[in-house]
Formats: sequence, structure tokens, C-alpha cells
Amino acid sequence: MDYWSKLYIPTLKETPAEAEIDSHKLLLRAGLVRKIGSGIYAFLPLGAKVLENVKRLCCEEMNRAGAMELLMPAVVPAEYWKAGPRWNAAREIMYQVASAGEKAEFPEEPTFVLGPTHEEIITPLIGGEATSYRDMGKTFYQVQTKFRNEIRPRYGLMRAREFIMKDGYSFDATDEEATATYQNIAKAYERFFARCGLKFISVEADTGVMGGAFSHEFMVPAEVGDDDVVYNIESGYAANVEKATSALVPADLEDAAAVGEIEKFETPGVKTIEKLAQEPFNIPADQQYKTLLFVGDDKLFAVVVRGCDQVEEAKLGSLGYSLIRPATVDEIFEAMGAYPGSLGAVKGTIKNREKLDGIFGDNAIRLIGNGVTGANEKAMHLKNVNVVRDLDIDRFGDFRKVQAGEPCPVSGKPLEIQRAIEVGHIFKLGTKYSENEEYGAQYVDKDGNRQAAVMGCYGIGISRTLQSIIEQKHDGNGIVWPWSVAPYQVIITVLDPGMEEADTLALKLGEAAEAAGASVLVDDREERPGVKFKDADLIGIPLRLTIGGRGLKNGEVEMKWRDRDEVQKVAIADAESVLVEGIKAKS
RNA sequence: CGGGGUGUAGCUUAGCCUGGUAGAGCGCCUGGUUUGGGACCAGGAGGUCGAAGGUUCGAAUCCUUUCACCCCGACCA
Repeated sequence: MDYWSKLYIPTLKETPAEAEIDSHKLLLRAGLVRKIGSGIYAFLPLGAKVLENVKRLCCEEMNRAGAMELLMPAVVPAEYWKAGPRWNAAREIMYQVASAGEKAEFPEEPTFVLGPTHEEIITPLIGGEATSYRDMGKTFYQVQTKFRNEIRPRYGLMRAREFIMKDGYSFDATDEEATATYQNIAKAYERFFARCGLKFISVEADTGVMGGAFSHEFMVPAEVGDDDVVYNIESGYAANVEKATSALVPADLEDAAAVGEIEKFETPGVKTIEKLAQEPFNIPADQQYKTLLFVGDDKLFAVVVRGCDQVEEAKLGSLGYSLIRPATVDEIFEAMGAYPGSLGAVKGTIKNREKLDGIFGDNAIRLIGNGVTGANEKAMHLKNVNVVRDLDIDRFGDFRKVQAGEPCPVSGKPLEIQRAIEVGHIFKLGTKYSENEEYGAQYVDKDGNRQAAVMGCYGIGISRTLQSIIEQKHDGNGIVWPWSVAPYQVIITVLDPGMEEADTLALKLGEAAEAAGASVLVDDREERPGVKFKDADLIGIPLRLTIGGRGLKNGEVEMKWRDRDEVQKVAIADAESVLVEGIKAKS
């Protein structure tokens, strides 16, 4: 049982100007965190308590799933990363650590880095010693501060440069066992997020730089999220927009026959899809081919989509390049002989075709059949361009961003899109990290053959989950903590501290609540009642017990749940049993 | 990295255009009156106006440089 007057809970009446979204404002106003720098936060005592609660729930569910907690270093020798498969892609987000002291050096190549994630550490750590098939079927996890040089930290703990993460890693002997482990952890994740009181959905996700066979994200629907989730409730289909597909292009679609010879026509001043869609040309965007150039691992390539579609850059990952960026205007001109706005992929019109490592066509352009595209000449376009006959496509694939209303790939019903916060992400990695002989993780199977362990990795943003709970559980008065993570579960608001009868009753009921398993905060401050009620609401304690002189005179105390409006008056004689009953119902 | 914006007391901010003793509200401290949803009165503490340089008799205010932070975009495991 803690007494407010002995604690440090600096609540704020006014919102600091730095906070934009409700959960960030409440983190600050309720005295949970304070900013130290951009994307760098300190947890104050109350915030530390919630963090600990979220962490504990996570550990409980991981343990229940059979995983083992360990702890790896945050400062990591850079060789570990250099030996791994993604040093080039990942180094930009890693903070470097120089040697220390007066003779500190800051070499071009980092000596140490601050760990942004730990595949590169655990693979040699466990893989180097786990040498028998008997050592497989193990899952490890840790809860640790992670460091990532986010280009733009945002919204308090939502996207921070230093944050608390639970990261887990599994090693299995076979692909089937690895899939079973993956599904087992996915269930643990669902239990964890449910216990946090969150509404969430799990969606198919892009594997990104992490790589691997497949992946799911755990998403908390919220307008302030950074991701778009594509879903259909009836069919249960749900995927990150980076990964989502639709049934827009029928599987049995027959390619249109050519309708006539290609015709070049003048389009003075036309550099955009919209311009071409207007008078006097009137060519709808969905009848135009849009040609975009990218650079993948220093090689130029082109992607052709419909004029009305957007390229989903995450999907370009399937092309096999490890680093992709849009091409510059100069690079485009050198290859195509034209500038953006006049580009096209028609055979024979590209000035330096050999400079293009490939031309990739989105499946949906087949819906156009015969359409219009740039002539790779200023102010000229081509019509009657037939997909099969005329376009110089090396390979078709799914490269476009799905839009709301398109048919669900499972049910054909319209897809919906919802903003969401990514709080967890799991990957079935396969053997990407384990197959390397020197660095990786191999074991010897029953038949004496050397095999690469089949790995998985599993992340939960603990501090981000904390803020997501606030984002989803708050009202105009403050936070509404779920019982499971609340910093205190019961607050006893003593309106007349110093009145012996009130203090004695508070102590008695507080002890009873603790005996029933609840954590208790007694507000014994010399403040007016209004201040205490406002503060109790702001910091979001689930159950409030009010003891005041007026009530005592009538022989009663008040009980109020933070997430309900009604106030329950309870006779002092019954108070203990009613309180304990309420606590038992929650635990 | 591109675009926009802000730095004045613990928090919210006025003053800046048009240079002339740095102001208010909240919070804090003392005393008093209050006491069931962020009380009132009186008194008080707290600021090198983000930093450096310049112009000027004089700079929070004008100029230059720089740093930090916020928002949008790009990026994002």
C-alpha cells in the first residue's frame, strides 16, 4: 500500500506543447514519462510501474509458450553484424559506439554498435554450441532497451530512438517444427495482447530487411498508426497494405488482342497522368501505363503499373534487390532518353535498353489491354499500345498498392482499409541466418548429417504497447487502465486526511484489498476533493474508493469504477466484502 | 534529407511587425478563509528571453551563424 503524499506523481493540468496525440498528452499529463531528447524518454515512477506490468504479462505468456528468458548485451561488437547477411541494409539505423576515454577514436567503420535487434548475436551464441538435434526445439527471449536511429521519431513512445522491446528467437530442426513453434508463439502473442486489454488483429506482413519465409504483424487499430491494414471481416483476410493483394485481376483473365497499329500523337505540356485524363485527350487513368524507374543495388530497373495505381515499394522486395530507391532524373534520362512524364516501356522506344536490369509489369496492366503510354520523347505519347504485343516486359508480378473497395482475394467481397499501430511482429526466418557455415547455426541430425537450424524471430514493442493501451483506453478525463496493467488497481481517496476515523478505515480497506490481490494507492494529500478526483481519473486507476467525512456520518463509503459512470454507495459494514468481491471479479 | 513552424519562469503563453525598466495564467512557498469534481484573498520566490556573433547610446525585438524541438513528406526491422 502506497501513500500518494510519499510518491512523486507530477500530474499536469495543461498539456505540454510537444504532444500531438491523446496518448502522448496523457503520458505526460499523468506523470508517466518525461522527454529527455527527441525520441528519448525517461519513465517516471508511475510509468515504470506500468512498464513493469506490461513486461511481466509478456514474460508470463512467453514462458507459458515454453520460451526461456535470457539477456544479451546492448553494446555489440560490430564484427557480429559484419559477419551477418544484412550489414549493408541495417547499418544506417545503428548507433555507433566509439572507444572510451581520452584516447577515444571515431573510426569510419564502427567498432561497436548499439543493438537494434539481436539475430546477429543469438545465432552464433546459440548456434555455435547447439550442435545436436537434441538442442533444437528451443525458443529464447529477452526484454531489453533497443536503439534505432529513427529518421523521424514521433508521438512520444510510439516511434522512439530508444525503446523497450521483447525480442525472441527460435531454433528448430525441421521446417514443420519451426512452423509449429511460430504458430505457438503467435498464440502467446494473442493471449498477451488480449491480457493487455487491447483490441488487435493479426495480419500477414512483408518480411522486409529481416527476410524469411513469412511473417505476421499484430496491429492495434488507431488513426494515429503508421500502417494501413487491408481486411475483410467476413472472410477473415487481413494483411498489411505492403503485402495485401486483391482479386482485382481475375485468375482466368485472357490478354486482350491488339486493336490496331501503335499511333504516336502530340501531347504538348503533358507531364502527368491527370493532364492526359483531361481535355482534349480524355484518356482515363486506368487506360494509361505508368512507367517508374528505380535503382536496386546500383542497377536501374523499371516498373509499369496502371496510371490510376500506385507502386507499393515494399512489394519490389520480391525482385531480389536488397536496397531499392527511386531513380534520379539524370539516371532516368540516361537510360530512357526522356524525362519523367514522357516515359514508356514500348519495345524499341527505349534509348538504352541495356541499362535496364529489368522491366517489371504489374499484373493489373493486363486489364488495360490496349492503352496509352509515353513515347520516351518530349510531348509525345503512344496509343493502341498492347500489353502483350508492344510492352517490353521481362516479368509480371504484383507491385501495386491495394485500394479500399477492391475484391477480397479470399471471398471477393469489398476490402476495407484501417490505420493501425504495429505492436508485434513475428517472422519465420527459415535458414537465412543459420545456413552460413562459420557464423550460422548448424546441428547434426539423427543420421549424422549437418543441417541448418530453422529459425524464427518474434518482437513486441513493450513501450509502444504501453502507449497503444492509452491510445485505445482513455476518455476526456484521462487514462482508463485495464486492471491487468494499471500502476495501482485500487485508489482510496481520503477526502479528510487527518480525521482518525477516515484514516483508520482507509488502512483497513487498503489492507483488505491487498490481501485480495490488488495493488493499492491511498490519496492522503491535503488537497481539495476536486483535485483528488481529477487526478485519480487522469492517472486512470480502475477502482476508486472514496472515504469522506460526509459519507462516514451516513455510515457509508463510495465505490466507483473508472470505466463506468455510476457511483455505488456502500455501508461501512459491507465495504470490505463488496471491495474484495469487486477485486476477485477482476483478477 | 526536402518543406513548414517554434524556442521567453516547472507548464501554457503575451510582448517581436514599429528597439527604450520582461508581463500574465497555472503550478510552487508563507499566512488566512474554504473543503464531495482542478477554490478564494493577501504576500513571496522563480527569467543571463535556446546559444554565439554583429548593428545600435540601448536588442527578447533588427541582421548573421548555430543548436534544439514540433509537424508534413521521404524513410522505417
